[in-house]
Amino acid sequence: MGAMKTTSRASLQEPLLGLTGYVLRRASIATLAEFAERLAPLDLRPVDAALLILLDATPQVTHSEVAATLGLRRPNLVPVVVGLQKRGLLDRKRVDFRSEGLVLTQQGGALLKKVRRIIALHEEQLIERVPPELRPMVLPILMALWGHSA
Amino acid sequence: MGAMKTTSRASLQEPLLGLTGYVLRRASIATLAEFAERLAPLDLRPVDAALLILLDATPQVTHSEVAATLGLRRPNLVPVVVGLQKRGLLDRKRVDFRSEGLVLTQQGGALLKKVRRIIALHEEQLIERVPPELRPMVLPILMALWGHSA
DNA sequence: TATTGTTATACTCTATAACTATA
DNA sequence: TATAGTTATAGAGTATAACAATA
Repeated sequence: MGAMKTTSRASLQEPLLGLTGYVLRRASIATLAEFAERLAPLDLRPVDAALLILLDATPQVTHSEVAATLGLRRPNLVPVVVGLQKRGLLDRKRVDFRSEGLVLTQQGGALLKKVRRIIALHEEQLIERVPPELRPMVLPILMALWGHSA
Repeated sequence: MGAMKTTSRASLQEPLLGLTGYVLRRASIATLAEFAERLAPLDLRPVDAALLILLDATPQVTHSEVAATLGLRRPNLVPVVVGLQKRGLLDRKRVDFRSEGLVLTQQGGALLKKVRRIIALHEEQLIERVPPELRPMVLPILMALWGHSA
């Protein structure tokens, strides 16, 4: 114990801490890891949680719509949907002859409740790190950096 | 042309756009992709640029220090260093018998100048998306979300 | 011709275990 | 024993091309 830390040189990363892009990425990586850890007990990943929320908000949403909304490529969405379907959390309903809508099952709805509690906790933990007077600016700033119109 | 977009359902992702964690991640992904695109003409990735900047700010920095600073695992840093060394951008100088410091070569310093210009442009582009009155809060908010003390 | 869901596949990034050599 | 650098390798996540079915 009390091992000598040779990694003790101070202010090593100063030149990067002033860069918005760098700090944005580090913040994203750190908070996503925390979120994933909170979701792990439900055997869900962040992408699964996002899909469940999307399905609940927009029943009968199609693969293509989900992929476009979440910024995923269609091929990469397939195993996500298959995985959740195998667990009985979502179901497919044919919309027309070439596309099918995804809907939450009752079981999926039940799990979603737990997911929402975890998300609420996570969001609370995030915002609490920010000084109170800056909190109203968090989402507007992130949306702006994203370049998202709405 | 004018193909019917079936992905036209409005406000599909509303439930996610209110989540700090989600928007943080989307913003990070989007801006990192832009940065990578700007760096590509120099045949560098974001991690290469970060390493060059770190080496310039802290000559003789060791592998372990770099890895800890940039949030990388030591094994994953090896090919990064090897790649830049093969291109003559950095060199190794033995510090003691078991660790070696990394230093920029003259060629590395020359390339770093171009990197700095790209970073400046990128940072400018990022901050310009944010309404002027919110700009001073960007870095403090991101640092807070990261949970970074300084 | 264009779109939806899909398969196969490859590439990048990240993670772990374990080795060596030094102390 | 503990640390620095390394090797090998495995696992995510993400990317493209191309197919069948349908319009």
